[in-house]
Amino acid sequence: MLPIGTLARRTGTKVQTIRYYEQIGLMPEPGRSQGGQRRYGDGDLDRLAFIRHSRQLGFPLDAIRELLALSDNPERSCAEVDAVAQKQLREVEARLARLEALRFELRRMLRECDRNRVADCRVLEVLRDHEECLADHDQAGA
Amino acid sequence: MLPIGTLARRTGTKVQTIRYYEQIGLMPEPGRSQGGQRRYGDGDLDRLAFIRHSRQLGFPLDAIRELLALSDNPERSCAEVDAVAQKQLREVEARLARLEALRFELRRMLRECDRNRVADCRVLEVLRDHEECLADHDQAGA
DNA sequence: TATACGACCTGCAGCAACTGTAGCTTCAAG
DNA sequence: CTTGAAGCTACAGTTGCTGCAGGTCGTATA
Repeated sequence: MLPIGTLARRTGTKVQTIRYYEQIGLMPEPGRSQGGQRRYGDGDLDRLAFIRHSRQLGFPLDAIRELLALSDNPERSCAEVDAVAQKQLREVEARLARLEALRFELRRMLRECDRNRVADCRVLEVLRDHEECLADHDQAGA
Repeated sequence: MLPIGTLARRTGTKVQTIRYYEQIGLMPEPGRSQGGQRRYGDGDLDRLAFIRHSRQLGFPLDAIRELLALSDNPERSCAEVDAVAQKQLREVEARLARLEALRFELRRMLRECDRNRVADCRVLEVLRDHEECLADHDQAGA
């Protein structure tokens, strides 16, 4: 039985993050030592590794929750699993498209600036006037 | 003098967002009507447009604060402005690289899955076992 | 002039997904 | 038996907003 720190080290997770996952019901409440400290088994290790790896691939926690639930029915079709992954792929592709537009605009701004006075700075001019943009970049945070 | 709703409409910002910017000191405290409602001038409009456009290009609020401060010294060199934009560009490029790796892995997962039972699902297998990944994707949220 | 109704006000809670802190207790090695 | 690392709970903070509740203001119309 592993204490939380060992589980954290083995999965590359912070201790607080594991406790957070327990709090939101993504990890089950583990057993406890006499003194009240959490003790984990191999099932917990696998589950946490699954969660962390899914996070690394960008799946939001709700999607991971769904994937974990689906993986409990081994005989069912995996169409729903694929749908979750497809959705994640589409989201990644949308973010990529947006970031490529941003990269384009940032590069152009910087290329056009001849590094003189702030008063003539192309970067600031572009930021001041949206019309100077070629790309259409709508939502931030992508 | 514009009320807050008009300023919001003209800049594509939500009213609450403008009040939030005021709260964190990104927008100045505007004048008020007799009844205590905010009234804005053209300077405020320009400043907010600058902020919104910078946000659309992905600049964090702290960077925007810095850009606004720099643009108050028109005679200085714009090297610092360029540095802020360069940093933003590098961050966008880093995120792009990471998202491309994610896209690759998600596509591969989905391509290999032959859509049978959950028990044999390639997608779930890959998520369970990090070793199956070709790409190295380290931090999430990129 | 009365009234209706949208726009505005403050203050606070909530989102995602953690991360950090304070102040305490437990575990295990020496 | 002591010591120091590791664990405990509870809560605040991060980023950049967004939404809500419960009240006030502004103005167009009857």
